[in-house]
Amino acid sequence: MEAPYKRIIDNVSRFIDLTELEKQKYISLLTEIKVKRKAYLMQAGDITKYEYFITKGCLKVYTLDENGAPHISMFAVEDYWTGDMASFITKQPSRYFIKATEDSELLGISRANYDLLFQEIPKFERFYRILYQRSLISYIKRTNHGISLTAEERFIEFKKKYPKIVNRITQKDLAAYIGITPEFMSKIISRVNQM
Amino acid sequence: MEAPYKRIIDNVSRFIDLTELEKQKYISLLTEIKVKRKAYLMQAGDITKYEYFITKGCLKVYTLDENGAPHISMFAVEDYWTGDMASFITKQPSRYFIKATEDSELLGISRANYDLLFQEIPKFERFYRILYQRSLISYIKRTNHGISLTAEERFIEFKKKYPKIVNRITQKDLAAYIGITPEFMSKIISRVNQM
DNA sequence: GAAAAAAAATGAACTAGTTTAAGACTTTTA
DNA sequence: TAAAAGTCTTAAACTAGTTCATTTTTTTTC
Repeated sequence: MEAPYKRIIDNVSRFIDLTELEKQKYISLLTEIKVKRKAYLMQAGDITKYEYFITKGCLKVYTLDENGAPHISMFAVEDYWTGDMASFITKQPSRYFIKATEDSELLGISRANYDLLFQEIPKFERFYRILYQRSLISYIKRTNHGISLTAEERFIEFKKKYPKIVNRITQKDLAAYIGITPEFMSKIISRVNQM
Repeated sequence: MEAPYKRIIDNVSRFIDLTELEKQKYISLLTEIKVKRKAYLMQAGDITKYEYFITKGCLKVYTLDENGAPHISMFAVEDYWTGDMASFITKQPSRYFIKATEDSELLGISRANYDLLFQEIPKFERFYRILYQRSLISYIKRTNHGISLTAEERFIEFKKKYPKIVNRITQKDLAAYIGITPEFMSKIISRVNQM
């Protein structure tokens, strides 16, 4: 099996066991996607066509607020699932942009194939039940944890939790993730570095 | 069927169809719980025993930060699901308190029965897949929406979205939900009222 | 229904983070 | 490899929200 498919099968196999036949079936429902650095996987206004699994690279998922300021909700790297679930499920236009910060490779599942998947291999209800449950847990933990911290503390936590990602992204993007201006991010970094 | 059971069956029936037998089986796995105003359903340090469905009343779900300040993550009223999923799933001590703000009635499912449910009626994988998916969507929407708003704007949004809940809770609890001090909440309310 | 407890209001002094602006440094592109 | 574009730094003036302290109002409890 090709490396990217092995990667996604390993990911799914964390929660459910698949027969060889089921693996083949699942793989047949996926689409290979490549996206160059600085290219958009999707833009606000689009109706999301796919849910994505990253096999290589790094992308940022963000919205623009009324003032045009970006808010990054996640950096998606190898083995992450991403997309805009709200738009994917409701078929309404998204408010998100997904932009590659490095040349990236992904596997996508279309909405039609996602629905088909549950019919063909009902076990996937369980896979997604557990995946969403875990996403919910870590999402709640993340937002709740950040709530009473200062920007400096949130930055220190991010560095501790994602040491590899810090070095792959710009300070500006980091600011948009932490939720502060690039200027203040710069101030924090020089403050933290001289400790 | 008794009213509270009808309520939960209606809720489940939004996403899956159950036979009479399955309904009976499901109901047999639930526990009826009553909790008086100001009593705790659970406290930080507890390992969560149940996931809850509210059939009557109102509860607040909150944590205390390092400074002892409360942060309310939700007000749970009739037809809401609540609990601490992280603790329920991982069997680790919770960092949440759930306290009734009115005399309340709930249906709980224990961890053992939750696991059993998936064996006995696999359709529930689908129910929870969809429930968690929707929770994730609305959770992401909520946090992302609030991100660039001032406290005053968040308060106005809350009033618009939950007009009934506003009148059931104290200003202090509202402040702990919006994410500001009670003093500033008071200031905002008098400002908004004289507009 | 009086006393105690909790919630709400008000105001002054304070702080974390923003805004604006300008210069220095890096990366991208032709 | 030079020019253009984008990123980072620094600093001064500003603002949304906090803290602390006191008084008034409402709710709870016996």
